[in-house]
Amino acid sequence: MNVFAIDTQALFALLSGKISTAINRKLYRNFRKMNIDITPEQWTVLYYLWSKDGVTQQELCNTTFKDKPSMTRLIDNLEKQGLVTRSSDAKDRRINIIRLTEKGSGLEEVTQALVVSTMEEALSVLSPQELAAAGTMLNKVFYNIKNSLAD
Amino acid sequence: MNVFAIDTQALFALLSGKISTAINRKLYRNFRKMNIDITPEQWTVLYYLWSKDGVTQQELCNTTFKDKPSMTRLIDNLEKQGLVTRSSDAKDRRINIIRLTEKGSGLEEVTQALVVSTMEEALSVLSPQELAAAGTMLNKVFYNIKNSLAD
DNA sequence: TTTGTATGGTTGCTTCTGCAATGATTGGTT
DNA sequence: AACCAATCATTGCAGAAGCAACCATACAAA
Repeated sequence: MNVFAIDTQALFALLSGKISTAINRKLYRNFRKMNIDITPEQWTVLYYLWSKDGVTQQELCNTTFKDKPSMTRLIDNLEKQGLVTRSSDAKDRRINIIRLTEKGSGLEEVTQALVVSTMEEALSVLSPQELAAAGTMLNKVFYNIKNSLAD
Repeated sequence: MNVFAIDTQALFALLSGKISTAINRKLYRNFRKMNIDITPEQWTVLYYLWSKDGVTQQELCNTTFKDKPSMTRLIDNLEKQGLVTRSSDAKDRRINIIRLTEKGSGLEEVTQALVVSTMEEALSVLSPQELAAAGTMLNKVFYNIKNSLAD
């Protein structure tokens, strides 16, 4: 235990699961309430595609910080639901190009509004200053762990 | 988008998954490196039992913020590995009492050291002041979402 | 005593995740 | 041309989580 009296184990419990579980659960329910049949994980994939369509699975892995098998299956499901298409690149047939369908594009506005309002509700207990500080700190921590995982 | 220029969607991506995934993954690998065959989720259950042995599954659900089916299965696995025992209460046979085995108790010191060092590495990019602030903020956010889920 | 209700747990079904191992294709090297 | 290594993706296996539905037990009310 260190002198700063930060209980790192309690902080672990928090960082490692509880908050993300809670936010995901809340968002999932909000999606259902609006009859939107996607998961928060699927949303993170769509979110990237809305800003840049027609990318490889590998690129989606990198931006969403998921491994390749996870991405394969996420896209399986997105494809089943008719939200994206998977087609192999003509030049390099190892590569799959993922593209939004109309249905997939159509979800952008509704879901982004829901995500924003869900997050705003969750973060409403923080002041704008705290929010900014939290964002900065979380980013620092994330990049730190990310690099230490790469070893 | 609000005037404070906080990208709540990006913050969502971070809070909702990336950090917890990264920390869990790191800890999981650190456990393996030391030939400790438990998952971070199992650790959170054991962590509570080390402070208070012989509790109900429901109590474990509440403290770890998992639902009942999840706890049932976590304990199934802990039992399989001989780390806890499950026995029904004599007075109220609906209730299962979960108790640590010797093997389960024996993991306390090694694993806590690993969790602390893993977290310290992850959080090393924050100053003690930031760390304290982060802990406070995350707690606020967690209790806020938790309550809004109860509706 | 019977009925109804609340509580503690489990099971079924689906999605997501991780690691390890494997397939497919490409491109460089000899 | 043949081989090797690197890259992109998939499959297998197992742990974890959510929701919904269900079983078992306890307890209170009628």
